[in-house]
Amino acid sequence: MRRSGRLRKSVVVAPEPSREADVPLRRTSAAQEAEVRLRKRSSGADVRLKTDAVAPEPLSKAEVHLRRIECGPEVERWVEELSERVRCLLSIREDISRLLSDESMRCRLQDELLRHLKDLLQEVDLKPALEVCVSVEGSVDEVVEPIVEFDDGSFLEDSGDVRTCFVCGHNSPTEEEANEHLVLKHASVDEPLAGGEPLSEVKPLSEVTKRSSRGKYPCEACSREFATRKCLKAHQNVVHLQIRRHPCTVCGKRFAKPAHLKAHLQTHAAGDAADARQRCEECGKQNNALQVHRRVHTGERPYCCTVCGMTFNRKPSLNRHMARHEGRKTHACGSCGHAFAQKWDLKQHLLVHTGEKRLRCPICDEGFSRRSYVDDHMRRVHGVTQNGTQQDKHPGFRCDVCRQEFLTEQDTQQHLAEAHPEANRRQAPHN
DNA sequence: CTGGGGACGGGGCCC
DNA sequence: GGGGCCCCGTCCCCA
Repeated sequence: MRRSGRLRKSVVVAPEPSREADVPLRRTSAAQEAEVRLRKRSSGADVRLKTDAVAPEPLSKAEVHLRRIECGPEVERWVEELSERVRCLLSIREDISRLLSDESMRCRLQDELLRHLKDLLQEVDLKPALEVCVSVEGSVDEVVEPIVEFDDGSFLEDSGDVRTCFVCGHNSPTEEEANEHLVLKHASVDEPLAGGEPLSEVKPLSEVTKRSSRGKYPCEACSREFATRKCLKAHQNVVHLQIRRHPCTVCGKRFAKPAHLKAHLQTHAAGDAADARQRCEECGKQNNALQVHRRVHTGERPYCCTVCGMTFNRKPSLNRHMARHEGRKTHACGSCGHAFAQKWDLKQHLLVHTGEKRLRCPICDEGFSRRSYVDDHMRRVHGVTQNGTQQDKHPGFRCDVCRQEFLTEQDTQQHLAEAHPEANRRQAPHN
């Protein structure tokens, strides 16, 4: 089946000077015809054009289109200014996208800044502005989008018996070969193609008139040639202006071409499948060695100590256990000479010498060297279980004035000082 | 009763 | 996939 080679739409990045030469009568005529078409479509009846009609605010796309035609140079200037601002916004958006996709830059950005950038990226939705900045070519009935693209989303131009890739100008005799070319040469490419200078802007279609000796339209940034002006413009948009309008719905990364996005989405699909393979169906945890991890749930302990008969679910655990039987204690403390079988045990032991107590009770702020000490302390002293609930046996502290209860004596003292300064005396724990 | 320390297995992660 | 590393939690004992 022949792939459709017709371009669907075009964009005016800058106003087309040729319209300045249009006579007012012709403008009015075109506007009248367009408005009649528009009203016919909306009402279904034949509507006569009112010449003194004033468009209400805000303007619809069609109304903008009509007023642009009717008002002539003034609107042309307005569209030109708007186009410039849209170009600036597009440039900023592309810069932000690139910044967010750069891991090295991401590391240097504070989380806060990153969040602001992402919010900004979402807020800067340029589509409505771009839809205003459309070409007056074609019918207002068309839905206008900013970047040239073929009907089926491909980037192949069908010019009879040959298909031209507009990214690189490569000609393929068949659709199959053309698609293969796209996948092999461009599908995995996220960066612009090498071999061309970046363009600051793309000329309007009406200005792209120079043909090469072979009758094709050459790109001014690179030496590639294209059969049509629209194809050349699309090439420049994607390759040299790096306009990427196809965002990945999974990670937000943007791509210039649907083929790129499609190839990128396949990496997500493969990643999801890999994640599913690595995820334990019992507990949902991800684990690189799932087969071994499953023994946690099955209770399988295939490794048995030949000395004491103790079993283990993993070989390293058995090896470590055997080292204990052999009395191997290779990790000695440099301060007291005490030796340990495990490096971690020595590390834990060193805290005795340093006196470091970096773990603190969240209630009374007492310091401990181990997590388990904190848990024990909270359970014993504050009656708080590991999940943070208070046990019934805990005596608690009570304010003698208002009888309000507190978890710690410290809290009770603070309450007394703030709420009952006149009775600021030490509270005893109630039993 | 409480804090502190050694011993040791469990399990995630990385090479 | 195997093995080592690291961290954690628990048990037991002592002061």
